[in-house]
Amino acid sequence: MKPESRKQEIINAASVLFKEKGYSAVTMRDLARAMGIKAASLYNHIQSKQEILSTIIIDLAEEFTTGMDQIATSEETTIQKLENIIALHIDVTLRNADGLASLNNDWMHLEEKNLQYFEKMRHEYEENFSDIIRKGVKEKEIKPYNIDIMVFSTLSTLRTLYLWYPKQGTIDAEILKKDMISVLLKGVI
Amino acid sequence: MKPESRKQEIINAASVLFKEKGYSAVTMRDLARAMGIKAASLYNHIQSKQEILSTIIIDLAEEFTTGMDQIATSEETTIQKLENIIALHIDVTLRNADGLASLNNDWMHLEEKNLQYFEKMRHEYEENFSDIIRKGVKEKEIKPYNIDIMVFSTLSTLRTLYLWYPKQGTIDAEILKKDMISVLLKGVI
DNA sequence: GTCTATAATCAGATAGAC
DNA sequence: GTCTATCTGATTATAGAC
Repeated sequence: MKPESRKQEIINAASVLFKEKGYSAVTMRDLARAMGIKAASLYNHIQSKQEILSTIIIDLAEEFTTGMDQIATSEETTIQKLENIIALHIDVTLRNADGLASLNNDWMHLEEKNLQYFEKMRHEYEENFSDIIRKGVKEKEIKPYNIDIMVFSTLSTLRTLYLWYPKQGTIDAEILKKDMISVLLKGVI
Repeated sequence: MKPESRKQEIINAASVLFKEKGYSAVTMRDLARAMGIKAASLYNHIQSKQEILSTIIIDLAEEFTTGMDQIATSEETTIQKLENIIALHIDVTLRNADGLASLNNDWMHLEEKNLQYFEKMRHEYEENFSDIIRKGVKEKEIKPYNIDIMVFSTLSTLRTLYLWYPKQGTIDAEILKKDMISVLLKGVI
């Protein structure tokens, strides 16, 4: 284990608590207790509770943005792109499942500037996803169902992975990737 | 429109606010403002903020429990049962999308007794779902992928419908049902 | 880097008038 | 059924000692 900065330790502890109760229900006293210090001491390392939230969410959103941009601009087939998107979500989930809870459930508590930045990234991510599916339908790689339903269905499963994966440690990441690709793309029947 | 009780009006207004910001971030003053009255006046109709949350969540959880029990004990094929589960989620979502936000994101703020009751219902729902898939695999109606992945994948899409469906009013409920069944069961490629 | 003490504000909820 | 006024305790954050 590399030595983590005190700030990063606080952010990690906060991610766990935010996942359990949500940003608004976690107090600075709760966070301090989890760190074994007093609430006032937290402010030597972070500027505000809001800073913790925005760090968690914006870092993750930028990871997804970077990953999606690479996938979207590549020269691969639609199906390969979808496989890469699934792999991206699984990789991020394995690395930071706790933080993903805030990304999914507490983004609306970001303040003005970061909220706009986040919503812009999320919108572009969804647009990229839709474009990939649309191109796949056009080129007959994907079935001609409603585009929004296919995007929503796939994305909602990938976005909720953080809730489910930590609960069962038995599945290897590579097997998960393989089975997830099969289930999401080829269905269960 | 049938005349709603003042209590039900409060619960409906609360569902909308809880969906937007989460239970913990919504104050009784916020709720009163949405109703056009003062916070103290709310207490003539409800006992506590907690009572509002538990009413929203428990009513919905019981709807799902009743629906799933009927589906699970029926004599239909696995695929018909899965189609009925998808239809159940779509029906409940059309009727009360706002309340489903609390069911999904704020159940952890239920107090002791209702929390246990909710978790019991949720566990039994997931067990019923798993049993249906498992039987389907055994009888070769369903592909032999990892059971948990298939359950999680389907359920996470259905549980997140409340976020997505209200955002686009163009899709008819019956078409949504049909396409959702296709996408979830037969895949996109 | 952590502490105690405290400021300033806001939370859920109640009492009692109208 | 709604109001004003208020209680009690919790909240984020700061100041300054060690």
